[in-house]
Amino acid sequence: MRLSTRGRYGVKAMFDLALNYSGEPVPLKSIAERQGLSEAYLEQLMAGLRKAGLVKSVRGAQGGYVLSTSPDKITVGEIIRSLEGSMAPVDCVIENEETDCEKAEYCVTRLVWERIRDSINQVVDSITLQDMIDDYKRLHQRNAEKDG
Amino acid sequence: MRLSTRGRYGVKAMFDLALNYSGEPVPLKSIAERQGLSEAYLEQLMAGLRKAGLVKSVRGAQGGYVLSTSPDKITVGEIIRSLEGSMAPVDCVIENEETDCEKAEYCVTRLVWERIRDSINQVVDSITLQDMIDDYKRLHQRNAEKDG
DNA sequence: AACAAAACCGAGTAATTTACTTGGTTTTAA
DNA sequence: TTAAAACCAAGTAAATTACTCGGTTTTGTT
Repeated sequence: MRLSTRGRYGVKAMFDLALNYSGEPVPLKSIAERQGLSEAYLEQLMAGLRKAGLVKSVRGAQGGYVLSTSPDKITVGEIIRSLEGSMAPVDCVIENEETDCEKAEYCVTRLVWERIRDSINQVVDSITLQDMIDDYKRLHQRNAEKDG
Repeated sequence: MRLSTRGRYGVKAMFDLALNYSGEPVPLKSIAERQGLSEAYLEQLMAGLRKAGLVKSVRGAQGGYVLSTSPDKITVGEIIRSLEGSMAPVDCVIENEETDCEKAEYCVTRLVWERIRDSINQVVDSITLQDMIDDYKRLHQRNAEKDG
């Protein structure tokens, strides 16, 4: 049940874009450096995020990526789903998809998978990039006080 | 974020054992047949469940497997974790394991992964095999009324 | 005692997925 | 004109998954 690097790096990259949300496009190279990720690989992920409408890209020199809306309107759920697909723990409970399993109506395990899926969705859809920024500020303030 | 067949089949097999919980050992062959699973593969899974103390095995003719306690004392969480390991979405938030990431204290994404992990655990630990039996009975009664 | 049913065990393997890299092209501000 | 950047398609090594195979051991039944 691990997330792949697509989802993990995607959230990191989007969080980075959120921290640098100013209207100016942020080049991949700087995201990759700050987050310690491969630029070429990130490129693929950004393609997915762009297709999902979560970021806009600006081509050419001084170009880069910008969040398509403010950080409080983008959720972790949208990011992960756009890069990894449904968070369903098994294929037969992927949202808006017909299952080919004719026993579905009688299937008890299916009920379990649905509950897992729903609870994951509920959590990830409730966390926005703005929430992460707020957490970030709290964490750093607290640790600065403690350490300093 | 899919469960592997280990977790899926494991839950099915344990549910089958719960439905057939009578004191008599249930041979793998019959579980495999009823659930449509490979017997040889199930064998591997039962080894994991046995090591976790969730089932007892009886060797020799007329042998098989029995739940180690009553269905209301065994949760889906215990089953899945014994076959797949932690439900943590990323390695750095596996329970009772030190992370080698020195940035952990300052890490915001980590907070997200912890919340996902916790919510998954909460759901799977709240569902017992007895709950599944109850659901099963309800489902079949309802469908029998509707169809018949 | 012999047989057969069953659990137990270790190793092997084909297919798939993952996590990238490579080598370009196109666009555009300076 | 140049260089920085996004865009794109394809390739690939390593890991994981979902099994199978070929046994050995145990034990109730006949």
